[in-house]
Amino acid sequence: MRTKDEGKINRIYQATVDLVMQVGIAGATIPKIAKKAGMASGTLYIYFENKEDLLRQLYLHLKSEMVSVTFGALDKSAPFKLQMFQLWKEFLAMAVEKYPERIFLEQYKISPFYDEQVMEASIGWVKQAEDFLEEGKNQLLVKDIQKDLVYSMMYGFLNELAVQHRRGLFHLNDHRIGDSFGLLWDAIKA
Amino acid sequence: MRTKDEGKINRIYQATVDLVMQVGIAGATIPKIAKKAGMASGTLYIYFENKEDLLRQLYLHLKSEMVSVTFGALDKSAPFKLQMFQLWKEFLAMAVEKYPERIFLEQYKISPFYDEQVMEASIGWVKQAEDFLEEGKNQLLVKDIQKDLVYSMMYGFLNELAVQHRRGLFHLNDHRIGDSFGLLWDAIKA
Amino acid sequence: MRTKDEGKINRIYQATVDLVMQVGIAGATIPKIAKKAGMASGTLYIYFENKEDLLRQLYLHLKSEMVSVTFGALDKSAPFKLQMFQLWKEFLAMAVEKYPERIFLEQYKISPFYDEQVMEASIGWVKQAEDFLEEGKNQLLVKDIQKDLVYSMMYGFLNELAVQHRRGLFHLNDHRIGDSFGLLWDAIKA
Amino acid sequence: MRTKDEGKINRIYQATVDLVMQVGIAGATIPKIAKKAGMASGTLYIYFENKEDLLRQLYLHLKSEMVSVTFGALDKSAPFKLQMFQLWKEFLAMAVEKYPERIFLEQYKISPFYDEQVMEASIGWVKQAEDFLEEGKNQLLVKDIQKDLVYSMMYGFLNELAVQHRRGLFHLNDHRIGDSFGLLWDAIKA
DNA sequence: GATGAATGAGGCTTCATTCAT
DNA sequence: TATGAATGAAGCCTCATTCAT
Repeated sequence: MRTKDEGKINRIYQATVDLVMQVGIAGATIPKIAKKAGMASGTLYIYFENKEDLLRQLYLHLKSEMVSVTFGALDKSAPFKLQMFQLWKEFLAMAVEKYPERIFLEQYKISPFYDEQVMEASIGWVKQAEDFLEEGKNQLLVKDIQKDLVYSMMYGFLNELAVQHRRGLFHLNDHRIGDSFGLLWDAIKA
Repeated sequence: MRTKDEGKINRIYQATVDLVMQVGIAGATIPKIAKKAGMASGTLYIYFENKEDLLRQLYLHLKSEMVSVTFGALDKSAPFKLQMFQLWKEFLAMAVEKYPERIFLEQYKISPFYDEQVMEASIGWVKQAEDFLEEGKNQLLVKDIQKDLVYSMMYGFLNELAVQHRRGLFHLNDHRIGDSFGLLWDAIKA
Repeated sequence: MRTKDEGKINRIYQATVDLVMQVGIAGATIPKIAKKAGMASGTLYIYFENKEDLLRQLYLHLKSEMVSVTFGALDKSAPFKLQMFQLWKEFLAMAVEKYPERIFLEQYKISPFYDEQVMEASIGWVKQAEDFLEEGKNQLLVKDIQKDLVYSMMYGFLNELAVQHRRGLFHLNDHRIGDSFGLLWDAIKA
Repeated sequence: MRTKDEGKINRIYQATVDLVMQVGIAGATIPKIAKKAGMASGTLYIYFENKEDLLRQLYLHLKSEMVSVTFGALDKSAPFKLQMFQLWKEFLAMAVEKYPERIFLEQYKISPFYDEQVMEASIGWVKQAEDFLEEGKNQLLVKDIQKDLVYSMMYGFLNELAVQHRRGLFHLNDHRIGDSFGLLWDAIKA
């Protein structure tokens, strides 16, 4: 028996991400996804229970991937502020390189498919971010303030920059990376 | 002849906003909107050309309403930082009281319905915000930094707080309003 | 009490005829007819029971008008062949000048609105044509052949010329009027 | 996978033709066609792009079928007048046996669906008829007259006979076939 | 009489999903 | 496993008709 083809799942994922970027999550229909992935629509149902399942799996996959990419590259031995700068650069780089994926994540979160269950399964990211900030607090580098506020600020800022970038209104370069980090750091530094 | 009822437009708007919050913009179908608004689906087409038109009108309506509510309450004779605090409170209050409307605005912006034309018609808000920040710069209170970065930070932060609030993860009180403004002010102050 | 406005009926008739020519009988909707006639759609229902009634009345109106126009102009004292030529010219002229009306008649006849009842009410034309041909037979100028065949030939020929004319494939001039009559006369002459 | 069933196309064609005869082209809706053809309405869209496409394909199909049936049976070695009689008989037979199809063709031609493109794709018939008449002219058997007039006469006559037949007003038998051909031949003979 | 807002049935089409091959 | 034909529910929109003004 041939095993389920891992490559096919990736083609489905890629097709979905691309399509959502082009036409939004509502326009990403099964026939279109299948066509873009180069297979019959029925085949999708071999790999996923239904559309909801496909989107959920993709969401969780991307979410975990992004967390590991950004936090994974962190040099934990470096000074905190440097680590933070590193993290910020990673985030911004991701917003540029992987913005189709970001778009998908954003769209999914506000779609009818996103439910409590998925939300709970995806808090790993928040946890990592909060742990990281905790370390900053311990070193008296970060304000003693509720973590969720700091997190909201970082995440919202990042997200908006990604949106602006997608619209061609935000051009990334070293200077602007530095400036944006300046804003961020001044906000949270103790 | 029954006269065209202005109140009906508001019922349609309200129904749309509520529905988008519940099921997303993709799930807000014409039949559902009509039912929620208590009228036949055909009636919608007396007031709006089609679904796209309805969403666009609603978007522009809410956008302008929000701009005028927030900036309108501003006491222009007050010191800059105080004005800013006032603005931030207004924004947060709006995010709490009108979060269904905010959700609609966010969803619409990333939907296939949002196009260049609408974007251009809605830059009033950005203009107002940038003008306000310019004043801060002139008084040497705000960093001399690209305005769009500051704007992105404010808007993104605000947006994320609204999202958190919707999920019941963010509880607004004077203390937290003060803390969040603290983050914001430290970020941008000169 | 104002009496029903005869002029309005004519505006409705004219609008319907024009519209049917432009978009076919299926595309001639009540809202469009009303708009073209310069009145509200509800007004149509003051003058006609419903759409079916409007079309039937218009059909009967045009049919009788055409019969009286063509046969009415006939000089009954002239020699038969001359009368026939006259008639043919009248028919062709009508096909050119009133082709929107012809189109309506043709479309109506094959629409779901055309029923037995209307058919029977509109045989006046056939009767007149057959009476006329009878006279030709009596003068031994027309073949002694079933009248319906002759009628079918004349009517069908005429109709097809009208269709060709509408498509710009048939250009009417004295020469071609003469030629077509030549065909017709040779067909039926004794 | 279920293979695309060619027979299904024929069932769709047949259902459409029957329905158009019963309720006109405006009354032949997709749901009704599908029901008559014994399938779900969505299935139609596997075989045809949309309603317009279905009608166009059917038109071209019937047109070419009719041309090949009538002209195909022609014995080109026979004398011209005999060939012509043969042709006329074929036409009339077709008008009787396939009058639902004829109705469809006529209705389609005056519907909004009929456009330049379809017209050009269907001139094969006219060409064949004109070529045939040309041969008659060359043999000095047919009047030297514009071909389109002769064509219009034949086609219009035939068409009207078909209409009469549909209404039960025209009964086909050898005698009447002969008489009608007599009219036709006398009209065009040199 | 005249208006046109209001209705909801029904048309065309697409979609998620199933299942024969 | 893979295919894509088949399904019918559901979406958007228009229409004929009614009726409050």
